[in-house]
Amino acid sequence: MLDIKYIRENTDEVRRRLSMRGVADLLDGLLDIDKERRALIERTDSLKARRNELSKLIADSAKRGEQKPELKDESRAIGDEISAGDEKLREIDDALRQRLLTIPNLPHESVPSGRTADDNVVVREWGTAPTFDFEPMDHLKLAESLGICDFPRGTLITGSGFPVYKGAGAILERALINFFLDVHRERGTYTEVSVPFVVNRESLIGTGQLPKFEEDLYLCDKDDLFLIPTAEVPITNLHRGEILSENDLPLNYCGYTPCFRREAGSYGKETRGFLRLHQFDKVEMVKFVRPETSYDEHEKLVNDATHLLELLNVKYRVVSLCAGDLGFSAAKCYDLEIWAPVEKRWLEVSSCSNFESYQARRANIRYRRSDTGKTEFVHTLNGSGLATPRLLVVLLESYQNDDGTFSIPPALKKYTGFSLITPSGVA
RNA sequence: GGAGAGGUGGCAGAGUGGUUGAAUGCGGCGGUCUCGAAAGCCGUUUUACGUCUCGUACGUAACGGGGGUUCGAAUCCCUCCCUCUCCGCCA
Repeated sequence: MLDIKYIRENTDEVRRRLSMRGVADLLDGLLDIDKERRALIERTDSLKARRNELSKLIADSAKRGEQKPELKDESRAIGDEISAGDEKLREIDDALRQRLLTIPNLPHESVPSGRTADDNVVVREWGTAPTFDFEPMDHLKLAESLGICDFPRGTLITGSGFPVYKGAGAILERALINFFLDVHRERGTYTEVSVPFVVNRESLIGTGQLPKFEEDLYLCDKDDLFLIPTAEVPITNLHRGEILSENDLPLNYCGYTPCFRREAGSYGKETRGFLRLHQFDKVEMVKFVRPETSYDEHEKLVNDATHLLELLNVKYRVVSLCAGDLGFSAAKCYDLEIWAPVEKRWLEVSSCSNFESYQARRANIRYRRSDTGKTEFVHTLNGSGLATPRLLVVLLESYQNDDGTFSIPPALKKYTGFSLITPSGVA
């Protein structure tokens, strides 16, 4: 959520930066509501001041045994006016808040301008693509022949987009999760958390998925709870409504959760295989930091994610999303894309965002500055580190052998306990 | 699911209608004392909104949420939510 005061005092700048996303019209009429709200507060507050004054006079009179019906009459009349004003104010507050909740974050100055993914900027690239002196299989064919996943049975028990991993495939997938978590822990900067996979509305408003994107979420209607689309939601909301101490910052968490996404509106696009799923596993990193450090922390976050890819020797590139492609809550975002050598294209495997104070304001997460003693909103960041399905695609394609077997990447061997998957088993 | 109890400041815990934003204790911060420290002592210690004369200014609001009674509500009434205890069921 943007700060209404900031919008009021920097209207032109806010309009310009929102127009980078093509949504400057969201500001129309907003300041009129704000103006009306402040005028109303001024009026009701002075009425309340008068009522407090009268109450005091009545109390004093009563102590002397005097009755003051004329004071009571005036106070009663004011009370009616206050009730009406408060009711109107509540309506205006709601209207203003609803408006503010649907305005996306302002793109940071370093974000490339542009409207679509074509305008994203590649920041850097790492690694070399594997080459094959044989005819490589695509990942689906390979996975099928190795018998490590079973999409039809996933469809049987739930529907399309719900994968079943089997045998060595299930072990490999679990190995990835443990590998991610262990590396984060061994580097010593993240506290691992295990959090609920189901969250309430407040949590989703805090991180920005609600009220705008309810259609993308699975809802447990009976309890009005949602399956999480990412661990970002429960982990960021760990500190909702808190005032943290400056000494606590930065707070870094990582955690594994499955992620549930309805992917409404994307039917027909990559509905087969691992590329677009309704459920997938992901390890997420979340940071709560002092505002002046958030862009440094953002770079660190990206490095923590790419470190995993380097350990797996996967060719990747870091892409800075342009303003038009930026997620709703993000001020800046790097996507990590990995190269699928058979598919011959880049696959997004991580998204690392700096939300600045946008989520913190929505979720009311503050910290107390030790120098001034004042409270201020923290900056929040998060990034996948990493999501498993698309990484599995690239690993399958990259580490396949000419005899139709699959070599476990060296970094994962201690997690799988075997180093080769063959159609007939593991070795 | 059944029965009961309770939700007050960072924590503990008073407060049943009139300067109670809220006693007291703990914790925190500052000072005093000391070579230094502890103890003791003294002081201090919420947040949000609004206004302007932009100030350690003034006003308003907040004792789980919402509503009601009243001139006036932490205090009375209704309602919702949550927590705890016991029972049942289950992992």
